[in-house]
Amino acid sequence: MRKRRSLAMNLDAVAEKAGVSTSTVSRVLNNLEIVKSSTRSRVLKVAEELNYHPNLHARSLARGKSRILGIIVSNMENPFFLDIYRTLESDAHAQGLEVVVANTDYRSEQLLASVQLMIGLRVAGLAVIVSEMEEHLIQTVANSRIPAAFYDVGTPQKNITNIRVDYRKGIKKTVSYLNALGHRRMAFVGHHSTLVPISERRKTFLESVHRCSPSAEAKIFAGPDGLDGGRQAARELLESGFRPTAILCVNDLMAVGVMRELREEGLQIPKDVSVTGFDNIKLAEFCSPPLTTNHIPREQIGHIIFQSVLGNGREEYDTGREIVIDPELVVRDSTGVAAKS
Amino acid sequence: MRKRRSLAMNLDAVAEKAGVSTSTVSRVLNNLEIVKSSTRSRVLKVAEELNYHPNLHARSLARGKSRILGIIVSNMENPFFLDIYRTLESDAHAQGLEVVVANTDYRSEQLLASVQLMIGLRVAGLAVIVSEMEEHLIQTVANSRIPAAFYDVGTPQKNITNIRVDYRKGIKKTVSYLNALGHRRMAFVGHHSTLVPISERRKTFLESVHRCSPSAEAKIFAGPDGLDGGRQAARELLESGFRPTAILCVNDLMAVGVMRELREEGLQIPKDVSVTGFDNIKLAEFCSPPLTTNHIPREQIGHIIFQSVLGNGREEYDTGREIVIDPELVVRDSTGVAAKS
DNA sequence: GTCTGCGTTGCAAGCGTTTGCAGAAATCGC
DNA sequence: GCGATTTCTGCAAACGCTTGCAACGCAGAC
Repeated sequence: MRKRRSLAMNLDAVAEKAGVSTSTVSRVLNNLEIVKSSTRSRVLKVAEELNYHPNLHARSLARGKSRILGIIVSNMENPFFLDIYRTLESDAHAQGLEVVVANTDYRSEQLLASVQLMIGLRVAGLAVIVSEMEEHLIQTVANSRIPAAFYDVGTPQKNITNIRVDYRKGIKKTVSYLNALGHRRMAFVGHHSTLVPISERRKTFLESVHRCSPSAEAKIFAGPDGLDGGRQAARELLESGFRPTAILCVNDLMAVGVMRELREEGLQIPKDVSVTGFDNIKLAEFCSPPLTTNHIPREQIGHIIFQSVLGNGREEYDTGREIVIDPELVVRDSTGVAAKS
Repeated sequence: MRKRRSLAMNLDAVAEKAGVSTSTVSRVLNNLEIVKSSTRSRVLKVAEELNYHPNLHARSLARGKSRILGIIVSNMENPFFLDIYRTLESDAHAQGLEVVVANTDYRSEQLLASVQLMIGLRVAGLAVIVSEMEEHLIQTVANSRIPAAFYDVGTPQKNITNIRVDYRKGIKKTVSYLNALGHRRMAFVGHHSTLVPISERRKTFLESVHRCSPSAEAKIFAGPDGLDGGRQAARELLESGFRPTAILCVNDLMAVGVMRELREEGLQIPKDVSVTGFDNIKLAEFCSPPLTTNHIPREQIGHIIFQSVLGNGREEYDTGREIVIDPELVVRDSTGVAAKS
C-alpha cells in the first residue's frame, strides 16, 4: 500500500461515515431506485456534511465513456462561431451533457492539440467548426470512431458529417440584387486563403458580376478575419484607387470593419458605396447603418450538428452525410442605388 | 473477469504489440528519460500505428490531479468576459494546461452546476467571472480547497482572491468630464440588480452628479445586459419623457444598444445627446460614432487571475487577497458639449 | 417451521493510467 | 571472466468510481 492521499474526499469516506458500502453510496448518488429510502437519505446527509463531490474522472473511467460534447472552433471572437457554440451548449445541457470547448485561433498546432484533447477525453461526440483542416487530422478523427461533425471541410465519412453553407448561392443572389440597384463596379472582401471553399467564393463573385453585366468591373480584396481584418482590406482597397460602388464582404464582422474605414475616408454609406455581409450577426442590426447581409441560420446549424453527432441514430440527421444550408438575403440600410459616377 | 471492451485502445494493447510492459509504454509517453532509445522508438512507432491516444481521465485519476484550469463566466457574448477568458486560455496553454469553460447565462442553477462540474473535475485552479454569486456557493468553492479567483464578488478568503474594478472612480471621472462639457441632465443605464456592487454604482452616479452641480438632474434606468438590454433601457428612458443631454452606460455593449435606439428616435450623437460606456471593447472603436468609454484592462485582469490561482506561490499575486483595478477614461466621438436646451 | 421470492446491500473485479520498488540486463573495472 | 555498478524494465498497487453477481434479511405461503 502506498501513501494515502487523505485530503481527497471519496466514496469510501462517505460510505464509512454512513455505515454502508461504497456501492450503496454510488447507487444513491446515481439515483438508482433500488436503495431503501432511509439509507438513501442518510447517505445524502453524510455526503452533504463531508462536502463530497464525485470525481468525474473516475466516473468516466469506470463507465468507459464520458458524457461530454467536444467543440472545436477557430475563434470565439467571431459571433458566427460563438452562436453555434452557444446552441450546441444549450442542446448538450438539455441532455445532461457537459461541454468542453477549444479555440484554435486559426493555428494548426492548436487544432492538433485540441483534437488530441478531445480524443483523450473520449468525448461522446465532437463538433469541429474551423475554417481549415488537414486531411491527415480528419483521418485521425475518423479513426477515433467518435461521432463527429465538421463545418465545411473535406468530405463526409462513416462517422463524420459535413455541414456547409452554400456561399455561392448567397453571393450570386447578393450580386444580382446589387446589379438591379445599378451597381456595375463591385469589390469582394474575403479571407486570404488557398483553400478550395474560400477561393471558390472569389471565383463565384467574379463570375456572377460578369454574368449580370458583362461590362461590369469586379475586384477582390482580402484580409485576416475580424473587424481589424475588414478595416485593413478596406484600406488596401482605397489605396488601390479602385472605387467600387458596392462592396460584398464575406462576413459581417469584416463588413463592419470595412464600413469603419470607409467612413474614416469620408465616404457615406450607402450614398457613396453600398456594403453587404454574411452571417447576420446581432451587430449587423445594431451598427450604423444597419447592415444588409446574408442570413446564415447558426442556431439551425448548431441543432443539426448536435443531432448528427448525438442524435441516437433515430433522428433525421445522422452521422456520415453532407448537409447544405442556404443563406438568405436580409436587406437593411447599408445598401442603396448606385451612385452615378 | 468481465467482458473486455476491446474497442478502446489502451496502454496494454500498445505494450503487447511492442513486446514491453505497460509501465515502459507509460514512461515513453511521458518522456521519462530512463527508457532506452531503441525501446522508445519502437514503442512510439507502435503507438502511432495503433492510433493510440492516452485516456486523460485515467491519467488524471492516477496522478491524483488534473492539469485543467476551470473558468466560469456569465456570458461569453459580452466581450468583457470573452476577453478575460481568452487571456486566461492563452496563459494556461502557455503552461501546458487545458481549459474548461462554463457559461452560466446569469442563471444560478447553471452556476451551481458549473461549480460542481469544476470541483468534480478536480481542476487545478478556478476562475469565476460572474456577476452574482450566493455566499453559500462561495463557501462550497472555499471548502473545495481549489485555488480560486472571483471577480467582484464577496470577500477574499484563504484560497480565494477577489478582483474588482473600481467603478465608482470611473463613474466619478466620467460625470465630472461630462459636467465640464456643460451637461446638467444625465441618465445612468445599468443592470437591474439588488446586489451591493451594482446598486453602489447607481448611488455613486447620483452623488457625483449632485456634487458637480447641485441643481443638476439625474435619473437611473436599467435593463438586461447586452445590446438588446441597452436598447430596451433607452426605450424606457425615451418613454419616460426625461431628456438627458448625456447618458452613462455601465458597459459598452449596452451603450451601443442605447445609441441604436436614440438614433431610431432621430436623435444625433453627440449633438443631441452624449453617450459613454465602460470596458472599451473593440466594438467601441468600430461603432458609429466611436464610443467614449472607460477602459478596463481585461488582459491585465486575466493575467492577474491566472497568477493568483496558478502562480506557484512565488509570484506577486497569490491567492487570498483583494485586488482593485482602476478604469481609465478614453474620449472618442460619442460625447460633446451639451446641447443648449 | 421450512421454503420461496423479493427488495436491499455488499463483494470484488475492472476501467486505463502512474509510479515505488525490486529484479534483470548491460556496462565497467581490474 | 567475475563481481560491482549503473541502466533499464517489469510487477503490482493505487487512483475513485461502477456494476454483475451473490448473499442477506424478511415477508408471506404452504
